[in-house]
Amino acid sequence: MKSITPHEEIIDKYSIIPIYYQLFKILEKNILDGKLKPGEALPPEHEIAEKYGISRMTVRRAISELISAGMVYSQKGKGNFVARPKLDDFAFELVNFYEEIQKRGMKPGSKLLGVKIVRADELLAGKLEIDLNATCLHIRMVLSADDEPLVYENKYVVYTKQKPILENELKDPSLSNLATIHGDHFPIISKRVLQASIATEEEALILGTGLNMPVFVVEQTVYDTEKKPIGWGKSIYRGDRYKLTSYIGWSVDDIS
Amino acid sequence: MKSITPHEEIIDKYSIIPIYYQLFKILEKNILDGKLKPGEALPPEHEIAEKYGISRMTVRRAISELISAGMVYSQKGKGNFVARPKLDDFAFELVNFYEEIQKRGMKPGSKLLGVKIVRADELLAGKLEIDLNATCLHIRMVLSADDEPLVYENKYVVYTKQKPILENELKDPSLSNLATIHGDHFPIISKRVLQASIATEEEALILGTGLNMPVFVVEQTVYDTEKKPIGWGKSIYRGDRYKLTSYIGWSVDDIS
DNA sequence: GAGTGGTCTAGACCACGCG
DNA sequence: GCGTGGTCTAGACCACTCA
Repeated sequence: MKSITPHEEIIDKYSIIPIYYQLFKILEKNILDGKLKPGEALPPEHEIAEKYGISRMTVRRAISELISAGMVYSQKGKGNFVARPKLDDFAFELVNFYEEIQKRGMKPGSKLLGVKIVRADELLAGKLEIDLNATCLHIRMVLSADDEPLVYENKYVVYTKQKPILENELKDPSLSNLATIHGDHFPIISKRVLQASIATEEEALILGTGLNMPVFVVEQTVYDTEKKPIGWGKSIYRGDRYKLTSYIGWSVDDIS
Repeated sequence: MKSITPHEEIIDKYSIIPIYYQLFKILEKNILDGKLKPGEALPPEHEIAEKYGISRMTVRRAISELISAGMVYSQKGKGNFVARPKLDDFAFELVNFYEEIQKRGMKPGSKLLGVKIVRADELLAGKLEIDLNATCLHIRMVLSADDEPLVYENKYVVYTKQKPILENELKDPSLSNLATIHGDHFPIISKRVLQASIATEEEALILGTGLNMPVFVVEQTVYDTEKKPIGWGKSIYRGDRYKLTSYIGWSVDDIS
């Protein structure tokens, strides 16, 4: 018995469900299934309108939903394009390490402590939902400001492909970039857990601090379109140097 | 010499600036100036359209901008209403203490340690940008789960009105609520700063923990429409019990 | 200049809330 | 039943990009 294809790419103009929403779901599915890959252009609006026999304004409404979902961006005169999800921005303003440090008038730096192929131990196998002893790529690094260590990072990604480790990926060793290169799907969502803690001996040593140093511990897991974890990392931030700031509410320009 | 009224409530249909954006700014200004107060209804869409001689679709576009800015919400069949800004939600999922604790199957509780009128010391005068010795309302409380202290909070609001302290405001002792009652303007934006630290002796005592307890320190400042601080608070969260989780990226239902 | 997205119009019909 | 917002149409003109 063959099951009926679910979510056919057909719009029911007389459904209770708004047309723009049906179209939104169709386009979303195409993107998540990889039929439309990040960077690719969507068909022109008038073409979509014609294809489904609906008004261009309705098409635009659907696309504007994709835009606010962050899945699509638009370029006047060129087209609508599938976005590359940015998973390494922080909800709190920890955004871009280099920019942040430079904004404060300091010299940012990073040092690679090691890049290795390792076998998953119990903890890692659990985090990445893979078998014990599966091969993973392990990256250790320290981020610093004015040559003073601020962050200690450990990152792991599933290492299925036999791809060699390219310079390219060490220039942008963000979890989502690493996962993009080594996974079959691209990452679409990331989970972060922030804890307050006290540095372990190893962490205190690498960060060059004394004992009883308060630290932020940030765990990040990135997932692909099928909700499988494809990367996991743990970062230790010096608590005496790092503050996370956020603003909530109605905008009204800036507050210093 | 009389200066020309800036930002007149007139729309230039032939301006380079889109009509919907001009209207958005007009409505935003009316809200921030208090001509439209939280809870009040905006004029019906067709009325706005008629007033400015523009299409209703364009009015809707302007209002949809207000909605995504969180300043307006819409009720089908009733109207569009000015929203009350929610400033006590966390960017990280610290949202509502009671709900969060209950969701984890524990019994939430809160204990008032004290409500006082105090005179501003140097620190407080700086935080609230008021004069030394100005009168402030000071609230101290402890939030707990299953009778175990989890959070220690200190909150201060400017105390200009001679209003007595009502039971009402102690039932919702959120900074934005307190500030709403005692200030002239309502709060529209709040700033939070999160730090990792180690509990002071006083904090450890109140939270019932040992020394060297890692804690989150959360400072919150709420501002009114004129960007003047009207409330300030400092909360201490037990780091061994509290994690902050956030998700970033394309939605795709939930991840556990 | 051809193709694209951005804006805007002047209608239309619907479902919902309320008296 | 009336007023409201939600959706949708079939056009239109513009500014932009790129060849």
